[in-house]
Amino acid sequence: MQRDRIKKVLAQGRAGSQHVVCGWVRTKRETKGPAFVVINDGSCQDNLQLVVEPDTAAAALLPRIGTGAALRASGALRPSQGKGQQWDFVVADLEVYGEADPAAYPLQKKGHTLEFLREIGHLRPRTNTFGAVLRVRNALALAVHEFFQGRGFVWAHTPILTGSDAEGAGQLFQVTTLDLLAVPRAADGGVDYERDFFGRRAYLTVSGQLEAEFLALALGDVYTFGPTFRAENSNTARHLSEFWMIEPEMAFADLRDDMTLAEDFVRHLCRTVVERCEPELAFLARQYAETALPVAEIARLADARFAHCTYTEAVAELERASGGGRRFEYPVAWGRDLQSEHERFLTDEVFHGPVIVTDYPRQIKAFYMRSNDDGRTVAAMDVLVPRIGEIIGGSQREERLDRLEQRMSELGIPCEGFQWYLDLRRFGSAPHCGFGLGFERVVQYLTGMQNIRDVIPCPRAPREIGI
RNA sequence: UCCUCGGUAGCUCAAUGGUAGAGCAAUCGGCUGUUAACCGAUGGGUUGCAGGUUCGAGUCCUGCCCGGGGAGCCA
Repeated sequence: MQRDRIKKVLAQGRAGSQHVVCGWVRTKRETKGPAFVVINDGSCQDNLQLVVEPDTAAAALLPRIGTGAALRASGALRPSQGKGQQWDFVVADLEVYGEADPAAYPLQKKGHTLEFLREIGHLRPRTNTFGAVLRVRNALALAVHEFFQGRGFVWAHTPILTGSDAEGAGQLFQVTTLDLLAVPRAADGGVDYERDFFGRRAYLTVSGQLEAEFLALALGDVYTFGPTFRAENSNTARHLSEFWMIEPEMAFADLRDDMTLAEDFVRHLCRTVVERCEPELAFLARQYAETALPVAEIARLADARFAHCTYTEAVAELERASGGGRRFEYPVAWGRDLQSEHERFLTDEVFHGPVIVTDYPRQIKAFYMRSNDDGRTVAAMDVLVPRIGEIIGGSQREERLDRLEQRMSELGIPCEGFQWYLDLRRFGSAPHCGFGLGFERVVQYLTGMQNIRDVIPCPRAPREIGI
């Protein structure tokens, strides 16, 4: 079946050019003269207005065509006599593939709430909003690969099933093929995992970072881009149980290099989306004016330097504000982690945009982060953006074997299972660093979607696993 | 998991403890190169579920389920 996508028809068509188009009906308006059937095929934000002249074979099909029906139309482009669109598509031949009973089809011409659309996840991609979000998501996914491939990074496929259970990145989903109604018992009364599929406990990955480290310490620069799973009972507008994460890891690089990479990366994503998704961004900025960034603002971010400050400076700034009468629900003190309200204060009121906070106290950060010479802080960095908060978390990794072992023992992390990780420090250790970026949070930030469930086709969250 | 607000027609929402309503959608008719079209008519409800108080509960009380917002955990 040959068809032209509407995106191409609208971009390249000329008056009189012949096309076959397919799509789903958004609205139908019948008049005494022609009928107007507006269709969208998902290829772009714009719809195509079909004009069906009266007393034609196509007109006889109009009673079967309601909002949501799938059609194929052949015909020709003509400058529109009406307002609201540049082109009309004059139908010569029409075929109805699938009707949509108007009394039962849930999507109406009028807008729906995002909460209602979440209940019909299989139909919401047919709306303007989700079409826009999913096309932006796609453009961003391609931009991720273009950015890293253009810099010589190797895309590393780290595992989804893992035997590692102590990365400290969050609660794990356990994977098993054991019969839960007849669990085999070991001598000590516990579960006999010898008889489970892998002969030991297994989980879904919470991060590909540790694997990315051994790959970076062989290939130089690598990145992961794939699904990640966290079993935390988080019920917020910015957490998912299954989300996509991007984790670059660079050998022979320090925290400065890491920050530069993170900044260049976010800028690249902004630039790409402005270049390739202008209609989508413009639609979202119009439809969600209170929350979405104007296109011009995203374009500005693509060229802007991010603000930088150390954790210690950030705390000083917050304490100064606190002393000046600014109220915070949570107290500010060196050694405590920054709360959401503190991050928001920094991005919205101090720096008025994205900011990279570095050198956090060691006690609030993970064991693998490299100790700074001051003995109190580690070479960590978080990229904070307005409204979303943390979008990237990264660090230089501890490459010194004695320091890493000491830190693990301080935190009571057993060495079994981590010998391979320590091996990387025994054999040809080198400075290296990386970060993790939550893909959905970037999509959220750039589309203006308030709830992370609205930037992924099938959101997974506690008590939420539908289609 | 905690705090908070909510759940009434297909959707968005009204309704002092006293006969459950509107707009949109749907159906039918009218009008029209229309465009969130417009005008008229019609149909549509176990008020989230289960108890309780009361002469009487959408409304008050208890428990549960579901959703929004905020928080913690994080990306």
